[in-house]
Amino acid sequence: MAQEEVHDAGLALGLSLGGGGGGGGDRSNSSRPARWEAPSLTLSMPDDTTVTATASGGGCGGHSVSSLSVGVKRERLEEAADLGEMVSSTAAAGAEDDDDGSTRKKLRLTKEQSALLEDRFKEHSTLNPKQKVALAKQLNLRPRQVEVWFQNRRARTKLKQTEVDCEFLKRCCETLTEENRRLQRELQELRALKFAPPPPPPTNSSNSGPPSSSPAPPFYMQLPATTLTICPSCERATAAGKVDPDRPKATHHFFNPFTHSAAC
DNA sequence: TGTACTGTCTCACTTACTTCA
DNA sequence: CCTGAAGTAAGTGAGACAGTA
Repeated sequence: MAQEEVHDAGLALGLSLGGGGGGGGDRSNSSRPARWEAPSLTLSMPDDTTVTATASGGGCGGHSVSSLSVGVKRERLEEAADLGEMVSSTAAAGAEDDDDGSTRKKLRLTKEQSALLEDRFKEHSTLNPKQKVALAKQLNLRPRQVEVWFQNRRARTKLKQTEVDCEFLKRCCETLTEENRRLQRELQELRALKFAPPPPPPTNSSNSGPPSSSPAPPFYMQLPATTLTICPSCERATAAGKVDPDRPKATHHFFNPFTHSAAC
């Protein structure tokens, strides 16, 4: 097909116009390809021919200015650009240039192109200029298109990852909420226990054994109520609860690993 | 050496087009 | 056929960085 020449023509345009225009080799200024020459644009073709488009107005040189005006330039030059760009679209492969320059034709990459791009993306999520040009050549696309594809692909990857992270955080939140509920219930039970009338004195000394040995009731239920204090780091959350003022906090701090783990 | 300028690259956001249910 | 949603190529503006005068 004659598509390749058209692609390459488009390539030069991409180099000269893209905000990230890309592709121009290394970052040095030594080998800059096609450039904007106000008020007319010269597109360098690979075969040393040029396409010149006249743009009325414009005439800005700097990058910062170009950010603002490139869009306008683009619009004005799209007709010239369409010379190459539009025909490269598979959708428009057989079509003539659109009479209305304002409509944006859209390329659909072939399965083979997408597959190769995916493969390369798996290897590296970014491309250096050389790789970009080589890949573009291989795919019969413009470097700008390869660049855009990688850009969009990175964005999609990031979006997916964000969704995954979001799901994970949601589950964490649910887990913590559930644990919080459980701990609130536990706290209520403990408070109820603390303010309940004191039980009769034990008649059997065996009750004072190590609390953790018996599965029911829970071991902390067997601790004297006065030892059940609030973890300092939790104090804020349970400020309504009254800490026994008679006891020094630090010495008899009741540490429940469960409450301390997540709730803190 | 410090500074302004410029070009390039990448990202986030948006637009426009295509495909499909 | 029409329509809305989803997917995606491409446009746009801004920030970061490097090279240069």
